[in-house]
Parts: sequence; C-alpha cells; structure tokens
Amino acid sequence: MRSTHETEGRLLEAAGEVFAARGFRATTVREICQQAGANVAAVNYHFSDKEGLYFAVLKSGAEAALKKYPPTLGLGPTATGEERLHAFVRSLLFRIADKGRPSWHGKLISHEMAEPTKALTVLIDKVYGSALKQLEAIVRKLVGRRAPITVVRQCLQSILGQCLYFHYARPAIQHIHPEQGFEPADIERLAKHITQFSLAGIRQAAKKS
Amino acid sequence: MRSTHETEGRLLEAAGEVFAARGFRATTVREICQQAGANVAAVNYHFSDKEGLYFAVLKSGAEAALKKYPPTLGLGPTATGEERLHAFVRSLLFRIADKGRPSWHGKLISHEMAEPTKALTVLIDKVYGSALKQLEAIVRKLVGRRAPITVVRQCLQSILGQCLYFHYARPAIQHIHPEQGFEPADIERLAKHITQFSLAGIRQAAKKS
DNA sequence: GACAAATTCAAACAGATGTTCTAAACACAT
DNA sequence: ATGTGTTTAGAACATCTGTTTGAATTTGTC
Repeated sequence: MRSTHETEGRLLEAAGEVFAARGFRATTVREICQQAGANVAAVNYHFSDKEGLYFAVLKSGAEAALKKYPPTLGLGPTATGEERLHAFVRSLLFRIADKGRPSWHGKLISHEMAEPTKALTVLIDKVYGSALKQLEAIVRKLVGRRAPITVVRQCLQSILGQCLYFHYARPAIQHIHPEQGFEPADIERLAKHITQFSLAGIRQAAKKS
Repeated sequence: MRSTHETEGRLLEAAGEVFAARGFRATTVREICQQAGANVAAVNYHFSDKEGLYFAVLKSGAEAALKKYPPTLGLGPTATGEERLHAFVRSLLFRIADKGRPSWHGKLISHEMAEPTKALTVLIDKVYGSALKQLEAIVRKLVGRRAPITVVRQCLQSILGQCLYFHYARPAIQHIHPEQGFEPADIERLAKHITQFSLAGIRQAAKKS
C-alpha cells in the first residue's frame, strides 16, 4: 500500500508514541498498527512479539536521545568543574524537556520505573552507565580526593534528583504551577539554578568530610 | 464464606497491592478478587466499576499515608528554619521508604505520574496541597522576605526533587548501587545530607537575590 | 517478462477480561 | 420462625487481545 520496506520504521515510530502514552500492557497492537498504517500482523512479522517491538522501541529511543544530546559535553580539557557540572545539568534537562521525536523515550522510562522489566537494567548498563560515570567524575573533582565515596554518591543523587524531578513530576508540576514553562529559556534558567544550588551543596558536603 | 460485611475492606487492601504492582490496566479484577477471597462480581457490586475501586484505593491510601506520617511535624513554635526543614525532609523520606501497609500508595502515584488520570489532580489538591504550602513557608523563611517567589519555588523543587528521587528512581538506584539500604538508619543519614545540601543551596540562592 | 523470496493482507483463533444475570445465603428487625 | 433487604456465588456474555494462517501482492534479480 504505502511505499515499501519502511513499515518497520513506521511501526517503531508509532509504537513509541503509543507505548509512551499508555504503557506496555495498556497498549494494543491494533492501535499501533492503525497509527502506523500497517496490518495487524505486521508487528509479529517484523518483531515477532509485542514485547520484541517494545524492546526495540526502548533501545532505538535511548540511542536517539543520546545522539541528539550527547554526553560528551563539548567542553575542552581546560574546563573547570563548575563548567562541567553546568554543562551536564543543562544537557540532561534539555534531554528531559525535549518535545521532539524521541521525547516519548522519557515517558517510557517513567513506565519502566513504575513497573520495571528486564529492559530497565539493560538500558542502565548499556546506555546510561557512561553518563553516570561522567557525573561521578565531575562530583569527585568538586568534592575533593579525600571525601569518602558515600559523600560523592549522595551529592550525585542530589543532582540527579533535582533534574529528574522535572521529568518525573511534570504532570504534578504543571498542575501546581501552571505558569511554569518548559521552553529553552526556562530550561536555561533552571539549569543555572540547579548548578548554583548544587555547587553550594557540594561545597558544604566537602567541608564536612 | 468469610465473616461478613468486610469484603469491601479486603477488596480495598488486595486491590492496593495488585494495582501498585501492575498498574491499573494490567491488573485484572479476577486477581484482586482471588487475593481478597471474594467472588469476581464483588468489585462491581461494591465499587460499581474497576475504575471506582481504583479511585477508592487511591483515596484511602493517601489518607492512610498522611495519617501515619502527619505533615504536622511535632515541632514547637520556637523551632528554627533549619529544624523545620530537617523535620519536613525526614518525614517525607520516611513516608516514601515506608514498607508498611500503605507502602503501595507511592507506587500508585508513580503510575499516576507516568499516565495521569483525573485522580492525580484531585489527590494533589485535597491531600498534598497542605504539605506543599508548609514547605513553601519553610523555604520562604530561610530565603528571606525580599527574595522573589521564583527563587522560593526553585528551591522548593530542588528539595522535593532530591527526596522524591528515592521514590521515583528506586529500581534504578538499587540496580546501580545495590549496597544502598533503605533502613531507618539509612533514611536518617539521607535526611541529614539532603537538609545540609539544601540549606547551603538555599543560602546561595538567597545571596543572589 | 519470469521466478523465488520477502512482505502485506484479510480473516480467523484461542484465551483473557470486565461486566451482568439469577439464584442462593445471610443479617437483622419483627 | 418469618419476612425483607443486603450480600455473595457461580455461570454466562460480549468484547477485546495477541497471535497465527494461508493466500495475495510486491520486490529484487536474472
């Protein structure tokens, strides 16, 4: 019917949207296929399973998101710890607030968190592991060599928590503070705040140890 | 079969567990009824709908959680802002980490965030609104009268983000840092860190404004 | 154009799911 | 004990779900 050989791609795209909106179990193969303009049997033919399609969506979405906002922050080796932290936070926030094509990837992760499958651990190891190592190195530099690892980890979680909050609690935030925007300018402002806030927190934690 | 007139309560209890584990759509009425030792028709009789049961569970869970860890922090009027912040963070973390009866309420909220229904906004307004006002007052006191409202809100979100992170990202955290515990002693340590970290961040934000 | 492989299609299948129906069991006031 | 309104039981219903099947169509290659 449509141009050939691209049904697989259309399925991936449509499935991402629908899975993100409804979660894995609540999503019906028929809705995906209708939105993709494909036959009901297409999913089983191309991905063998509904679950196979789900994993494929998760994987391709993670790759697309990291490609669009790479963890390599484009900073020279002379960049200070403050700059590195700011760049990391900024990049993470933009990835979260993205409304473009792989935007549904964030919602998929939310569903995974609420109801984890094997895919979650794989994703963390293969895709997000390197970014985490990066943030750990940044924090370690800021907090000093002598600080115990537990302090590094606490600061790391404080930073991640502040950023991911805007992803996790978006529906609640938009209900409580409807005037809060998620436009690029808002994100920039937010990134600055989180960086400043965290830098102060990190220095406080460094003093204590 | 069982003692009478308490089927409704057993359904509520069982439904909370199953809904939290599987989400709304993935949960089957039959599984709830089996776990509750009730007939399949019991849900429709007592709650008219599967959805009606879901709303009832959400409401009773929120009430139970707030009853167990009341937002009234048990502090006298002479308490300092630092003490109030610590008490708030501590209470929120314990509510999140609770493994007791209303523990599934947190997971239900996660599902609501990933896939919001009307129930979410009602819950925020009627149940969590007062706690938010409380935290806002604490931050306002710490940040000073002259700081703009946007600064207060940013700090508020930074604090909430750090706390809720341990709720939202629990599966990921336990996979990345398996050694991290969620026992009372761990929670106490965490509460102290978040309080100290945030106090430093708040004072930094106050200086800037 | 002809042939083999890959892809798409409509239809059907088997199982599960939310809900409804009717009769039976029960609680409780008289 | 009797009668009445409430609650429970099992079976059945209608619908939806993921998947399979086998024929039809299209694709790439000679």
